Amino acid sequence: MTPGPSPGHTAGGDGAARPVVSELTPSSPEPAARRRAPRPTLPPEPASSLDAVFAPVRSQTAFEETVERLGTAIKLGLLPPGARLPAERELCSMLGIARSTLRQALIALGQSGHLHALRGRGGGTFVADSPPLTSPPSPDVLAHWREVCDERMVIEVGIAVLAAERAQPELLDALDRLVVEIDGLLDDYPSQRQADIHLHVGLAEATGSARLVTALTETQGLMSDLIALIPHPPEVLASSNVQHRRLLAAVRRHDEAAAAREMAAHLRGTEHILAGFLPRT
Amino acid sequence: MTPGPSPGHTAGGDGAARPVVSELTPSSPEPAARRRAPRPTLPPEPASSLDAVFAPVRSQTAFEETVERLGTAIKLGLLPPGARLPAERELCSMLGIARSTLRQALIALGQSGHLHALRGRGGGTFVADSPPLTSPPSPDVLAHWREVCDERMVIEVGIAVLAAERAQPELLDALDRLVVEIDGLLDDYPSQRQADIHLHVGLAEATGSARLVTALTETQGLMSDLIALIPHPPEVLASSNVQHRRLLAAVRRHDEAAAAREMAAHLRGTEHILAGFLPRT
DNA sequence: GACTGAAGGCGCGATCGCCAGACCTTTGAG
DNA sequence: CTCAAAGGTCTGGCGATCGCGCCTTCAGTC
Repeated sequence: MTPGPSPGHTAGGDGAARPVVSELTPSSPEPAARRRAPRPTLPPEPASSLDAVFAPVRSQTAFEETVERLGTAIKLGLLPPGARLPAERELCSMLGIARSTLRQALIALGQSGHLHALRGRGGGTFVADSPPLTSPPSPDVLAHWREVCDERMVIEVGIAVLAAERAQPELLDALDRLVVEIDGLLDDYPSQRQADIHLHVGLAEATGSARLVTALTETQGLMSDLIALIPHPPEVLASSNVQHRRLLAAVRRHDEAAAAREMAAHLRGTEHILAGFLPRT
Repeated sequence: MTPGPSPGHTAGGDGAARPVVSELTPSSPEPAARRRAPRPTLPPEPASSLDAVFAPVRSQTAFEETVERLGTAIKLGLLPPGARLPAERELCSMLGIARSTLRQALIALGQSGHLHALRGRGGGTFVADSPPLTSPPSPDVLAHWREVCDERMVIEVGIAVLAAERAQPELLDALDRLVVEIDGLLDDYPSQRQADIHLHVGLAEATGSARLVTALTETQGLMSDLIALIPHPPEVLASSNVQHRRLLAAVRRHDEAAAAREMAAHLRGTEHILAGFLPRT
């Protein structure tokens, strides 16, 4: 995260730890007096919101983002094995990129075993029958796994609250069925994991906000690689599913506070297990 | 959001509204049978997570992202009027971009009145004394303002929960003082707004997660442009601050559920007012 | 058995954003 | 007066992306 050892920070207020508020008023007095005020180099402040402002600009390329999006969708099971993607000429216009760029991504995903293509009429690009459902987590994610967990926590808890506000009985019925299904899959971890993801994604869909679904799938993609590193004894999976039930019950009775609490407890379980296997904070 | 009128969707499972789970198991039966199965073009499904997968790749340029980051920081008051930015040569290395690219952004922000530069020794790039604290919301944001609110709700509620978990008394004391300060600014809306933002950002910082601070400032930037469109009578501001107190109290006693409820109620207030001024959903 | 249309598999040249410098100009501090 | 620190300017080059045309494969269809 580039701690930025540079001592030269100057922006950020006039000294006190408290964020500047009193000096915010537009049309402040002393119009010219400020111009060449000493404004000495400040002592290094404790990590603050300015670190976020001056953090590196990431600027992912279209190619990278495409690989990530499709790869994540496959890993999460949103694109199930055997599913056929839209034709290249159509997909590239959906994604708003050139076909050559899209092809780079498809080729990369083909080489990594996620996709395979069939030529000729009736052909297309298909999700592999048994795509690699997990990839080694990037060193960056590993190093900041706590922040990844935090982000997941925030998004999922928020979604739980929003879902509790807008609970649609029919949709919750479907999610309840998923919970029952999960109970029958406690000894088949891969399937169980996929169903678990579908449950959480379903809750996000229940909010009716596409941006939230996107945000959730992104963090789920990161978490998946981490979760794959740890063991999942059936007892843990069972108790996790008990939490699912409580969560859905809270959502169904529109109890936002309880939904938040249940979701937080649910995710904290995973976090604790991760903490046991990923040494340094 | 390009609803994608194309009827050709094929990916996404084998029919039922329920997300595919049963067919997810790797090494499923019928290994070759699937190869050229009919797999007819599916009927258009209800909006689902696949819309997120195939949504356009945005791929912001480094220039755009830089303008947005610095501009938002200024609008939110994270970079207060008169503050001096790091020198260009230093800043561009912090941001991980070329100086020429950074300059484009600085020039753009100079032309829009957010920044002004002084040459010579002791010079630098400074936040304008009275920068434009609001810009007209982009038509895209206006069209999807509900989703923007949803995202804000999710992030802020999640942050409230996480902050409640990790509440640090000293930091909460500082936030309490901010609340008191806000009470004295009920008739000075711009200052009050800035202090409000600092309060929310401070809560995000209390979580200790840089990514969350970033996420919050981003959505705050979008919300600011919307909030600027509506009136803010002192009574509303006062009651809003009462909610602040309740929120901080819940955080202080580590009551996650209450924190989530208070934050949700707090944001819902703004949302209702917005709904009254922004016609169509 | 030939034909056709829908799909993936190429290969170009043009463009654009971005980078990496070197160099100039201004101006306060010492 | 000198100098160092800052912003202002220019140039060349590179890589990602675009847009487009053409080829190859191959299940249906006639």
